[in-house]
Amino acid sequence: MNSEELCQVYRCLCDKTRLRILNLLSDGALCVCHLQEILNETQVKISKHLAYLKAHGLVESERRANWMIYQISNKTNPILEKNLKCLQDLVSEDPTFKNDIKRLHAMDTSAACCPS
Amino acid sequence: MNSEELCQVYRCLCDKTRLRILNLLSDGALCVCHLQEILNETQVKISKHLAYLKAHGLVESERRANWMIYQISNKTNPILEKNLKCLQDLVSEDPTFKNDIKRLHAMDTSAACCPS
DNA sequence: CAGGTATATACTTTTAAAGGAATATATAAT
DNA sequence: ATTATATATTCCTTTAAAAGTATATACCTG
Repeated sequence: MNSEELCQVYRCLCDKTRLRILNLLSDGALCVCHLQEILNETQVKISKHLAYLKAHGLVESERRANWMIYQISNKTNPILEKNLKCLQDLVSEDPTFKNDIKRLHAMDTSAACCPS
Repeated sequence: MNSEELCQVYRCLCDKTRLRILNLLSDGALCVCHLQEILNETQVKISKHLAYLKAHGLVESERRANWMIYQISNKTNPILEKNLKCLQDLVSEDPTFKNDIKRLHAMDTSAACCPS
């Protein structure tokens, strides 16, 4: 990884909505509609932030029927990995992250869009 | 640290000039003119990026006669610390960072502005 | 094929920040 | 006091990206 790529990773991380998305995806793959529901944000907003993360290689997506399932990229990225770990450490300190995870775990995962 | 503060740290890190500055300051305190010389950038540019880093608590400054000496903030910030460590790991991979450090070590530290 | 659902894209407006030029401030030296 | 040096600030222009509205696309169902 060079300095330009490093900057780009930080640009991906410097938006609260994207941090919330990455925090949730750290727990496992999710479809757009679930992210939308947990974050309580519009479809466009979520979709565009996911597109941004995907364009820069932080997440991957896969279609399952009508749904797009997003997950943290499989390509190893030490910087991303370390910062996702930091994020997890912060979950207990930050109400937004904490609540997001709470809502994630309370979510019904029997829906058709849910990765099995 | 909450999610807003976290975003702000990443905003500080998502500019190449600022990463280069932080990389150099990780090695020890430096005055503006030395940063300017090593990075080969204009005075305004360096000064403004330092102001940005200072405004968000990542660096501190101290006047010594005509010179302003900047250093990494003493306030502990786990996210910053971990990412500075990542930066150091990347020095060997990235030509810009590597060359900056090379120029830093080749620098004459007997000048009046140099922290003793 | 028609209609519905999930998601993406295009277009527009607004905002943050980068960079340059000029100027201001602080200290030192004479 | 005047001048020089180091650094900061202001003003301006340009660019990236955020958010909203509307529309398009992809897939499924009947």
